[in-house]
Amino acid sequence: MKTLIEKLLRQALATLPDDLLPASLRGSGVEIERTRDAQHGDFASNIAMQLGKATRQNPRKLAQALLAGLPPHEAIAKVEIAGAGFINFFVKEGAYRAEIGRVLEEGAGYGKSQFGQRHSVLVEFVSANPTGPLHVGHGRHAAFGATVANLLEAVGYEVAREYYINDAGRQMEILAVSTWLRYLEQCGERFAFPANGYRGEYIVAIAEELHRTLGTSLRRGAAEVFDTVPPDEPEGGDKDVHIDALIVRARQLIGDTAFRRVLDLALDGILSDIRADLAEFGVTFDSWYSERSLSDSGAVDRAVQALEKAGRAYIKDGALWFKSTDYGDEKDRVMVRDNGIKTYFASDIAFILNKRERGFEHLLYIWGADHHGYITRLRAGLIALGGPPECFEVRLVQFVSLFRGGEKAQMSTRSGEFVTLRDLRREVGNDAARLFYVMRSNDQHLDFDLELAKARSNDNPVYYIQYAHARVASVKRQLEERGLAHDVARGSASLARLAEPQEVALIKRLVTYPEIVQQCAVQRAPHTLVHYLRDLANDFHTYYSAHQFIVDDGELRDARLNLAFAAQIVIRNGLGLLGVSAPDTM
RNA sequence: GCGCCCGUAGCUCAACCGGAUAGAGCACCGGCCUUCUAAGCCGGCGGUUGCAGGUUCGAUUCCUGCCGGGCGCGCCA
Repeated sequence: MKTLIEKLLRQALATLPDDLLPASLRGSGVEIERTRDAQHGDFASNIAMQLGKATRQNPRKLAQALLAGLPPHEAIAKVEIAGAGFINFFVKEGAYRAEIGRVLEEGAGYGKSQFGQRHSVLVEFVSANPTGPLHVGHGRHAAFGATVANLLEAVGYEVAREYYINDAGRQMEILAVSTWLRYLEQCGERFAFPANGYRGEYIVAIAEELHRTLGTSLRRGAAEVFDTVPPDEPEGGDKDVHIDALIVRARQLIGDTAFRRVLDLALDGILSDIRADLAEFGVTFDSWYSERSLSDSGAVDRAVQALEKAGRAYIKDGALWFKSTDYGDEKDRVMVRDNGIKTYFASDIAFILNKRERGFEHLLYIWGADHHGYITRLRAGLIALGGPPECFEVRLVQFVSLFRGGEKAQMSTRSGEFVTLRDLRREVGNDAARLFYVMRSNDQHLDFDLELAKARSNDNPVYYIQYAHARVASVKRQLEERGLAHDVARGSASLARLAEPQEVALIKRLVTYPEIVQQCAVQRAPHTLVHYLRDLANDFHTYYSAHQFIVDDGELRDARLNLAFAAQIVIRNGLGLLGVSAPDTM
């Protein structure tokens, strides 16, 4: 409908003489938008005002000329000029009603489009460090990323979902040494656990497994382990120096092979937990890409060399730097430290190249808001290596605050006392979690109210939307109980009977669904879909309360059932994109 | 100090990359169940869009400066 009006308007534009519209403006875009107020029709264009500004002419006069050149169309009831020069289009109700048939025909496919023309998009999200279970913040990333990926897929993009596993570097060694120390405790050793180690219960569980499978073969005396190791923080020491020394000592005492074995056991345990957690949450990935494998393949070295070759690298204080300030960064970034270890930045650059080499046209990253400082430097690396900057897109997700009965629940990281995603899912359920996470714009802080999410009441938007779906299912059951059949064809032939204001409102809402999906995809805005579904459910509940579906008049009944089932399909499709179930009974 | 995000009704948030009279939910007040699920519906109350300027036919939206909140500014990961 929108594209139709655009087409008509473009034809009208072509009829304007050169003195009204200079050739230089012929190519200007035609913007159509839905009106907010029904008084202004269904669609409006501000083109006359925009052209009026550019050509210094009276917008209303231009609008008149456009109106004269507008070809008539059967779907358009009337066109008006209003306000400062708006052109308002009124669509015939019949044109809307016909869309009901399309919804019923296309079913689960309604709302999908080929807008994306199969261009490929790689969506990387969550990518939480595999050092512990996912917490509630990761949950928001998961829900947001998964929904954006669903939306992009729905409008015709070739989408791949990827989780980047940060399984290289110092944090993995800290994980290994933490696990080993817990294992020593299982063996009966007693000592002060490092302040900088991973302290969560899950590490203990992994250590227990290690103890079961290996017995005491990796046991070493605490005195030997901590001998000459610099003191930990509590005694005024440096916690980083302390744990780094413990890593070196552990490697000496049990050997690199055994150390690696402990590391892999911990990594595998945590990763499979994360994987299961996300799968239970309805979030799946097409690939889990290992940083270690990237590094082992030599890709990181190649990326660093490429930047050197491009003349964008230099050595200072024994480290190799990338001259990111050439591309607007506030300072240059280290790629290789003076101890020869490559930084995360180096592997991030390598990874972005790797993604391009794998053939993805567009790279979408979902990051926490605390990573915003990395955008400029990463883009700088991409540009320096000849990549198109437009292909790189980052969406930041702001933090989540948990509220329990009006009180803010605290979440600390290393103490091991944070609220996990699994805890949250168990408490409020997947449906509420998925919807609440994306209910607000991603660049808005999220106050997640646990009590509200659990509430089985009208306060809770999850139930409100699902209830509309269940009510239609209930109508269907009633129909069967009364021995009545639904004649879709008769309903389609009788759509003109749907003239009640509640019916008109519901139909108009229904037909905007494909536009909404496209808009949500383009803007990466799942929250717009939530708001739409809420509005749609509201229109349905209003209709449901005002009129009966199962009436004696067969034609009217079938027409109404067509509408009700169409509404149910759209709600189901929309909830599907959000990863929320659409129950038949509640 | 510099950078990014945010500031809209009592509370939580929308507002379609400048549009028409700024909208929802919750809370509060008042109505609606012998009819398909009242987890619902209808009506009412509620605003100087943080403040001050600027840009223009038009600003919650863009620009500048303040105020307030969050997050970042390592040869950490």
